[in-house]
Amino acid sequence: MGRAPCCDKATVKRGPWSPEEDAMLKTYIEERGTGNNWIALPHKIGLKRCGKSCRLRWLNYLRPNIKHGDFTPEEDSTICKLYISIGSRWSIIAAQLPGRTDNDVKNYWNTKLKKRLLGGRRKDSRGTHHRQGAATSNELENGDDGERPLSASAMERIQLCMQLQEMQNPLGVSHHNPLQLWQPNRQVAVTHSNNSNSSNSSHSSFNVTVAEHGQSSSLNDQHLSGQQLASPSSAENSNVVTIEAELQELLYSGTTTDSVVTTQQGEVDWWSYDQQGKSPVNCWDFTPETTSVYQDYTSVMYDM
DNA sequence: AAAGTCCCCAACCGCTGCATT
DNA sequence: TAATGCAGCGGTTGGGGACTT
Repeated sequence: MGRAPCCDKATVKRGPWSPEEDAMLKTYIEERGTGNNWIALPHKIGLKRCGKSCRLRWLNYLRPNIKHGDFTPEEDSTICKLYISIGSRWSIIAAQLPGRTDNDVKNYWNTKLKKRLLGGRRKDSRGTHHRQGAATSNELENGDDGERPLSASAMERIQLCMQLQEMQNPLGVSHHNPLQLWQPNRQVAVTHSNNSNSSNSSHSSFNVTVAEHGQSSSLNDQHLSGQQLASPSSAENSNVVTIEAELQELLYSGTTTDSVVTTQQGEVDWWSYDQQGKSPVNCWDFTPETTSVYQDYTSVMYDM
């Protein structure tokens, strides 16, 4: 059985909002609130708009303390790190950026950051340009053992992961074929839960527990372990960089800086969000097919 | 200056989860 | 328990300004 439409599409106005409409909506909500019923709101105000449209207009443009304009490098970094961690869950990412809306962050990622990170070129150590290490989406999808279709978000996150790996270990034996990340025998402890206390997301939730770091980081056994990353002395002999520095290079073509990664020794620092989506808690919130990849590279790359 | 193309972003669409009946 | 309605979310679209030819 289909659902009745929330409004009469033939009579509601669509398209850009006029200043008069903005003023009517803003004034009403500031004086009386939304009444927790967006569908009824336009009728009360006298607006010929769909309730969903009113909600969107208020949340994305009219409500107080909305920040418009350029994103700061700190915001760029936050978006990138969270996107790598949790994917395209824009409401959660936006919650970490005061004044930014999920729509803003989504648009900014799709139009600016994604291109800078995944579509750009950078110089290698010999000063020559080359395409980034990741394969194209088609290449990934049509790989020899690539039976599993992946979301665009997962693809992008793998690509970004591989770029970061390449920067860490440009001459090493890192996994240039991302499909190798999807070995079916990779062991990850995943317990499903209808995770009402971990996120306000509509996605299914999975708590990931990593008991033994050594068992969980097979991807990078050959070059780095969590303990090595945590060791200041290792930084003297390797090109270990922080996730922040790597992102800075990808974003702004800056120069990477050797520094100490502060990963907790021997531990993988999984985190997710509390009920309000604000505070990190000790679990991940991934789909099962994406879990192992993030475990692999997150365990090596950084603590979040 | 005009036409074509690209890019950004506000707004819409449709799905999901939750609350209510 | 099932049906229904709503809020919230992420994906997508298209208008219009900016840029290029």
